[in-house]
Amino acid sequence: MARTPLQRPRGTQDILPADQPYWRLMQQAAERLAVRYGYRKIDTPIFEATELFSRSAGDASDIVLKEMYTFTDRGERSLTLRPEGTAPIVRAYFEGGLTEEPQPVRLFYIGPYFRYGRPQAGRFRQLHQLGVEVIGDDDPGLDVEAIQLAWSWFKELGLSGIGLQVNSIGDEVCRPAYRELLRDYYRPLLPQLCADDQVRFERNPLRMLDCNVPADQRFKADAPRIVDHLDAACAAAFEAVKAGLRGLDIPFALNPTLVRGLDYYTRTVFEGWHESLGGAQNALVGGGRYDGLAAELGFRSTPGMGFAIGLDRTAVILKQERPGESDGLDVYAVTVSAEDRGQVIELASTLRGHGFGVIVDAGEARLDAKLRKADRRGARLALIVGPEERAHGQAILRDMRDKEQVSVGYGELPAAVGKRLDGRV
RNA sequence: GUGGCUUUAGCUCAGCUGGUUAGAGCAUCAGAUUGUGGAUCUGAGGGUCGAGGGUUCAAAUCCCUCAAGCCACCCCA
Repeated sequence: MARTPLQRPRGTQDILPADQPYWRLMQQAAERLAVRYGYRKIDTPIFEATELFSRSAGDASDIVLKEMYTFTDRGERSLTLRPEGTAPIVRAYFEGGLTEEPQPVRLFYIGPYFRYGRPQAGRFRQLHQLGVEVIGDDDPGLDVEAIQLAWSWFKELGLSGIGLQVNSIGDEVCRPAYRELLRDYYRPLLPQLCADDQVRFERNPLRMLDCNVPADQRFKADAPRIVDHLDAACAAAFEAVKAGLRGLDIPFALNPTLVRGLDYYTRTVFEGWHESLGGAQNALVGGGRYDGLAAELGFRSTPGMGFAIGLDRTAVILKQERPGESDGLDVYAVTVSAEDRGQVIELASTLRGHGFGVIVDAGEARLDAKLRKADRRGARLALIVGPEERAHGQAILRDMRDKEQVSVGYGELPAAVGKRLDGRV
């Protein structure tokens, strides 16, 4: 049981400074779009009563069966680190009285989630998601809106190569009959199927449709498709979703075998992938409608629609498609001799007072070494003060991009810096 | 959770069939007749060779256990 001391727990990650610009981009894109679409932010606790998840996701779902971080606190309560966001949001919707606001209520959230599984590239025990929920209306137009929002977010980040797939899995009215139809189809094939499918046959036959075992693929083509067995209401809703997406020029593919792992989904389900993500960890976004969830949790029956985007995986793609994003330091201020220190510190302080980002380097190193650091650190401007400059009450402002530099009096410095920085003041 | 592969400096990797003070490139820091960057050259710092145990005169190198990472499955973000 020897344990390597002091390393991060399995399946977690440090988001180091070099990666933070990408996380900032993702968060800022989310907040810009939220405003544009009228979604308001909500935060819920990192842990919840275990029952919230076991009742919503379904006792037989993998999340409940083997992926939850569950613990008992000192008051003997069973609590669980949230494995997903929808159930807590729905809980908060009722508990926080959002039922009394104009419906539907549009919400978004961003934060960490926890699932106990074997880690892999792009799959963590502490993962990060951006999610959106629209609660209180079953209008298919909201399904379209949510999917458009997810699509827009990727576009906002400048990402392409996302493939969207859409399906409808019916509701509690028409799905039971289809489920039996599927069982009838697979029953004679059962002996030939993989062990997992044997279990799924009893537990959740729909999941047999997205089995990845190569040998089982040949049976899928002839399996009955749920889109052919929707009742009138579900079929009409699905048509409306498809028409809405086409009207907005959002490209998508129909995937009749797309089902979702959580029991609470009804009607519209969708997922998005990115071509460049390797292996099985290429799902970037997933979501759907969950008209039965509120009732399942014991609240008044209320429809809802939402999705979650995986930020960890999106960050990987962002990095490879937009390398070199930096923190955008404004000014790297250096001394030439030891006597310049006081003046440089004062000038830096003044600039900070005007809102500029400034690093002071008053070290002993040579000037070229300091400028090298300014460059590596990604500073836009270098501020140089030596004995000569001080004698004239001036400082040198050097633009690190085009190497142009000017001498400016101390009093003119903030304006000169602002002018160089695209007119900022 | 199941199966497999991997683990040497911050990063990417050498290190042959076990043999003296463990190497390279990049990165970091410093210097190149001492006030101007991204190049070049020189030098320096940095490793309990994932951890623990075993075999041996001797282990980064062989054996066992554990841990972590990766790949497939499971599942999904």
